[in-house]
Amino acid sequence: MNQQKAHQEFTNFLKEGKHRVTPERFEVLDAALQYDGHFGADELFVQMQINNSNVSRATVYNTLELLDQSGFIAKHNFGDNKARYEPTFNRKKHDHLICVNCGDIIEFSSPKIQKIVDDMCEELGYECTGYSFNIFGRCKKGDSCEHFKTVK
Amino acid sequence: MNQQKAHQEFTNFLKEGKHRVTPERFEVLDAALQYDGHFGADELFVQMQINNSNVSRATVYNTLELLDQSGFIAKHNFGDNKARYEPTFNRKKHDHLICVNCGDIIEFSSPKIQKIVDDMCEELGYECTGYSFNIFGRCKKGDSCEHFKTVK
DNA sequence: ATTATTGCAAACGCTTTGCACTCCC
DNA sequence: GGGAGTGCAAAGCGTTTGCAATAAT
Repeated sequence: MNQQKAHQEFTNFLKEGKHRVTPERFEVLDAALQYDGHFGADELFVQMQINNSNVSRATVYNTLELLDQSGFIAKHNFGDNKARYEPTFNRKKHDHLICVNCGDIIEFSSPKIQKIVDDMCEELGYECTGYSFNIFGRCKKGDSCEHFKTVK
Repeated sequence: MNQQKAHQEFTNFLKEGKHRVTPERFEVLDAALQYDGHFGADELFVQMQINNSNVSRATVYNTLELLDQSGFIAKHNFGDNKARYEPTFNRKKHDHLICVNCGDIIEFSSPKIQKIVDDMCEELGYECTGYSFNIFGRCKKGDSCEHFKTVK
């Protein structure tokens, strides 16, 4: 398992940024990396509590911010005014297509996008720090997909 | 002025969707179209109150939804968990580059993006309803841009 | 020792909801 | 007249904050 590797890299990140290395931060890191798909901050907090963790809500939120900055997870916004995260450690970068009917999320890779982003930043004189690209559409499930479900 | 044209088109939209044509909805439409840049729902509500409108908060929120659906305005999410709107009536489609330092928003056009969106929907078997594309970066204002301001 | 980090609970801001009243159709 | 739409206020929800206690450096 590469949990050890993740811990090592996160430790490096924390030290470089003059942040303290605390057990709570590793608890959040481990819990976050266990997700296959997307999760919300509060969802993660609740899940950790179920698993008998004592890490507080505030610490979960704070640490997610650090994990986003360090590249272990990515923070998304699928248009529902709620931050969603997903592990990116050792995973391929991708963007999302969200079904406006059923909330299903499809991942796709878009090599062309990164170039557009870089070109645009270059042209406008910005130092790029990231981008967000979401497509919204209706899938073809028909009747089985009529009602909007909460986005996972 | 094309306010009349906007009223006419909005009326058509409402009737086609079996929605009722109410004076409140036109008040919101007019107020929204007066913005040059982006605005928040509550911001619009407050502005309307200052202008002695009696339209309620609930109606403002509801109508913004209709205006988004009908294409008079576009709903954005710049990563701060807050919906932002901007008029699109008779304006050119564009995407946004947001400065993570000062919150400034630059608009840019990306003809290539729409093609990528269409191709991807085609490939994945989705009926496209829209997309969201935001680039985040740091502008080069130096010291005058050190502190993050609230996104306008 | 110093001070960043934590836990707790309360506050916050944007958005949605419930209900009685209104007025478009 | 029926029911979509409205106004009002309160509740909802994810997130942030203040502060005293704790623990990493």
